[in-house]
Amino acid sequence: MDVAQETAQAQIITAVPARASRRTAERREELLQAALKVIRTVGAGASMEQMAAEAGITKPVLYRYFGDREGLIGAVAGRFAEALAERLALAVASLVEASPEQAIRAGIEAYISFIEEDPELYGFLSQHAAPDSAALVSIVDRVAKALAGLIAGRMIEAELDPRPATTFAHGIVGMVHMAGARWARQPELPREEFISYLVALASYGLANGGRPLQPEE
Amino acid sequence: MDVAQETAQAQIITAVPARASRRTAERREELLQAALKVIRTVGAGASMEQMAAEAGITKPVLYRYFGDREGLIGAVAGRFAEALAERLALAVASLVEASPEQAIRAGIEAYISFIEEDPELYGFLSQHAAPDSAALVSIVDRVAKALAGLIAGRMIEAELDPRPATTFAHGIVGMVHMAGARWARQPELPREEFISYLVALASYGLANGGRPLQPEE
DNA sequence: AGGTAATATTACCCAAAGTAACAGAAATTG
DNA sequence: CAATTTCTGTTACTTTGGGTAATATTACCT
Repeated sequence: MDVAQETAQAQIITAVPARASRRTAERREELLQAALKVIRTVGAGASMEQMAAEAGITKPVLYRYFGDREGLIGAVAGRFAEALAERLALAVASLVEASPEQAIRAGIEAYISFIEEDPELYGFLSQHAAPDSAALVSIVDRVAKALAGLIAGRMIEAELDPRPATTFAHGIVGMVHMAGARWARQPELPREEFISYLVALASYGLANGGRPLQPEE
Repeated sequence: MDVAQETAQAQIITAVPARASRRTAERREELLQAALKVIRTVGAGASMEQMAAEAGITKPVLYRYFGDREGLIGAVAGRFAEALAERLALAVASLVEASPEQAIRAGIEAYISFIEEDPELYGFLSQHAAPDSAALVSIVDRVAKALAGLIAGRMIEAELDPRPATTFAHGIVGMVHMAGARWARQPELPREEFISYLVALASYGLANGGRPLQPEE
């Protein structure tokens, strides 16, 4: 297309000042990065004005790109959820041949590590994470969906009915999320110990205290 | 002043309906009830002004009694947590002799019923329920603490190490909370089915797809 | 009755979300 | 190249809601 060519040319010209004209998506990405930076710095209280300032612009621009605060948070959450889901899938998928417990451990380990790497961002998202808010819905749904797929796969493989997979997935995400939040708040247990308890609970449930049935005795 | 006189008279009249002078704790209770009423009516967006208006007073009074918004929310959350913990303890305690699975089912059933009875309030609390917010900390800690006690008791009885009890308790609360929120949002499953999946997960874990090891086969 | 402690009100501040109106650069077109 | 439209940005405002200072009123106590 002609238009495409001319556009490309124009972009080469103004490409030097780097901050001038670009495609919308790229600009949006820049603004998102700036917002992330602010959130990581000042924490969950980050205001629209601060995020705009970090990007070197003013509020109305931000609002043009993201609609409203919910939109921005949603974009941040989406980004976060994407990365987390990917990492989870990777961690678990690399263990297709492993036992369920090993896969569960890998997933929980990945989840906890991930939020440890970005505590401010995680705190920000949790804070704006009402059950009815777009932010948490998107992040949990995203992660849980990925997880549900993994679980359903294994269940089918084991010739079990996969219908509970979605409920299981949300339950497990909530379990790790809540216990993780409490552990981050009051780390009374060493990390390894905490994680093994979580793995035990997720793998074998409460009924026998987190152990497979018929223990060594 | 005419107005003053009329006002005074009106107050003498309205003194009878119990809304005049009382001890601080009782007054606080009244204000709390008014706040609850507003929350249940208008939902999670309830403002301090609305709650004050419902109680027939103005904002500063509310602030005197509760310090700030967090304080009010904390009081509401505390009230809620108290009732919920009590109900859980009751439901589970009545089944001391029952199997773990039956006790777990009773607890989950009680939890879900409880939040179903007061969805607006639950939504309000969840909304203001950042991991670092006083509200959720108080409510989760309260409920989880009660649960941890129950779990620890059973584990000791079964001669298992009770150290994981606290982690288990937070995990289970998070599991039921998150899965419940999703189910309330999108009730694709019949209630009974949803609950039995939760019970399965909480009781026997993911490793064998929510079933005790060595099933009927 | 007169003084003091509660109890409540009015009228304000402040921060932050969100928006209307306007300004300058850049691409588009005759 | 000049005129126009479009894109990107700004200033300055409105609104809402949490929080508070100064002040008035009521109740209590001796």
